[in-house]
Amino acid sequence: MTTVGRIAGVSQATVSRALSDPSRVSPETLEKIRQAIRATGFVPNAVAGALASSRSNLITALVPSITNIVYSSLIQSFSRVMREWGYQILLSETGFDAEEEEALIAAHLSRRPDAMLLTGTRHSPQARKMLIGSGIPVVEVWDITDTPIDFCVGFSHVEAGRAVARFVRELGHDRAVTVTANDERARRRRDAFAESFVQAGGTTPVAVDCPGAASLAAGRAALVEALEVHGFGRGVVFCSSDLLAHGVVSEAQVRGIAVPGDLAVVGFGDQDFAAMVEPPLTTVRVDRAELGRRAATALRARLEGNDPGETVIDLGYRIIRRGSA
Amino acid sequence: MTTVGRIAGVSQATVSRALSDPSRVSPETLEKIRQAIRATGFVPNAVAGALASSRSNLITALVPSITNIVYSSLIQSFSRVMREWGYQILLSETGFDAEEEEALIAAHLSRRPDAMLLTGTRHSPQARKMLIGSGIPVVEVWDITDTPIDFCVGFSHVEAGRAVARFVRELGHDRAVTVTANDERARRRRDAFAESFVQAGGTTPVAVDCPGAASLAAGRAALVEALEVHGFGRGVVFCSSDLLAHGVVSEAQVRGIAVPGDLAVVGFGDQDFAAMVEPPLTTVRVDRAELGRRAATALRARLEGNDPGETVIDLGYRIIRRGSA
DNA sequence: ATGAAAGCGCTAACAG
DNA sequence: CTGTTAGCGCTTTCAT
Repeated sequence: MTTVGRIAGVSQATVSRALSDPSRVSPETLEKIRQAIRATGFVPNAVAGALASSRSNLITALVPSITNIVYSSLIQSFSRVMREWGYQILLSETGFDAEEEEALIAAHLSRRPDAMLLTGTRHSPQARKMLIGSGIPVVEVWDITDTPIDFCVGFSHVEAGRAVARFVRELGHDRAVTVTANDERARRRRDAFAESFVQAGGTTPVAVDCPGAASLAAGRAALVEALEVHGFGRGVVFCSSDLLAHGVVSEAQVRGIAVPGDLAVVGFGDQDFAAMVEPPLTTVRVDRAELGRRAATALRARLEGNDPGETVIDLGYRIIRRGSA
Repeated sequence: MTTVGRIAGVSQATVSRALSDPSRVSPETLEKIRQAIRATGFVPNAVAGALASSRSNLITALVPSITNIVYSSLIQSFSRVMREWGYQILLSETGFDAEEEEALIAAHLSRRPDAMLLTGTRHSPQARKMLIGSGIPVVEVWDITDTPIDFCVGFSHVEAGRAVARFVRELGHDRAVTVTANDERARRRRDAFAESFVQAGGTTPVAVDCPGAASLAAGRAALVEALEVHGFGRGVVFCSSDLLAHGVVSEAQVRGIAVPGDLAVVGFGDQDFAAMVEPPLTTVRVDRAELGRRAATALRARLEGNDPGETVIDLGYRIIRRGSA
């Protein structure tokens, strides 16, 4: 900036003004500065800017996995909005691990972000302490709680699990198996499903857990386990994701088991392919793009010091009935 | 740091040393400092650190889309390695748009990253200029070129397209349709495929282009177009992604068209589900995890000032024959 | 092994 | 509208 200023014949501070608020500089000066910038190929140093102003224009975000479309699409819509407002996003993966999350929160906080986005509402006490201590706005997404660190936007996994249980009971199923990936929120849905299913007169569901990430292969393996280990013949399969549900359907088809005739299948997430496979998947829809946008707009209000409004934004879910159940 | 130092009874500089290299501080002092840090909840300011040291421990990355598994899995393996070495990743999406990419490169450069990862090898002249001017290591992935900005790791899309053409000709197909998403690299594969297919004695392929992102729905629509608009009845369909191929297969099944009997289908990417759907997809496999790792290790060598080694790392591709062709 | 001091490249008063 | 000046919180010599 000093160099640019010298070439343009003004002080370094004037160059700073020209860049941050062109209207505070005379048109002629501005033009000279612009030329000097072009001539030198000057790229402003945001690091120095952040240190001096204690505003980084950086938002950091933590998700369990970036290859999981549920989280990546949420971050995509969130990022697009924040980027329009001049923020950049530093993104990391926790791998569904609370310890890793805590370490990452500390690492992210050291970059002095203007705000932070977290997936889920369950964090270590130490993590909460650091976050609160940092004083920055924090938005927790993809779940809700009465006690957010700052505010949250999501839906109730317990409610969703219960709703699916009532839905399949009304369809007449009294036997069920749950296929669940290694995700705390998925387990909460499963438990709520099981409890409500029994309360509504069903038998206790068989629980099949998938190690590792959800995948079509895991779904196929889960159905094999339900069939061969648990002797599950007919009823409903509630999967923690559409990917798993698709795997269950594929395995059933290969084995000549009719869906939904013999086996009804319910997924979760309403991913793109859910409506397009055969039979189309009955699933639970959460508007992830809207969720990302709401998180962004609410965060912006907080960043601009406006009235925070409600601190628990429940976007709900919707059961979409298609061919598989 | 000053506060921590005062509490520990040492100077601020000693606290800095304790944090960056504990061995340069006596064990007793170190312990006192550790206690002071715990007592105050001190979180180091990486912004100030970066300004003072001109090392940010930040790598920025640009991908066309974070919701596309091809790119997100690549970034995932890249990030994991870089994170182990103490780097964080600032990630943005270009949306397959060169102008957007240029703007993002400038924005990213202002954060003074230690290195940058770019998807593809085609960038605007201005982008190249900024990158070279910045003097930082730049790795271009998912494509190769003889003239990388710095170095690249990927494979030849032209070679891959040609290889598929030879492969399906050997299978005996002389009619083909290409289903291509809106991606410059996919178009390059398509063109190479078409040229080689004709050279090898096939008829000129019918080209169906999908607007927007690849999806199962787009694949289904593409087959409808091939069938109804172009009167394509039998032959091979070369899709620019497995998602599209899956859509083509689904639509064929709904219409009672036999795969691979009437229609052979070839995908691209070998995504998780490719081997798991019915029939399993014949596709082109590129080891994305390995690609991310190689990009990371090569970058690290450059960051540590070691011999850059080869500047064009070709990881190749492999045609995986399964049931669909 | 530790302290003192000089920046890193900006922003933000404060003057004029 | 523009220049001067004092930091922002660290790292990095240079001494001791």
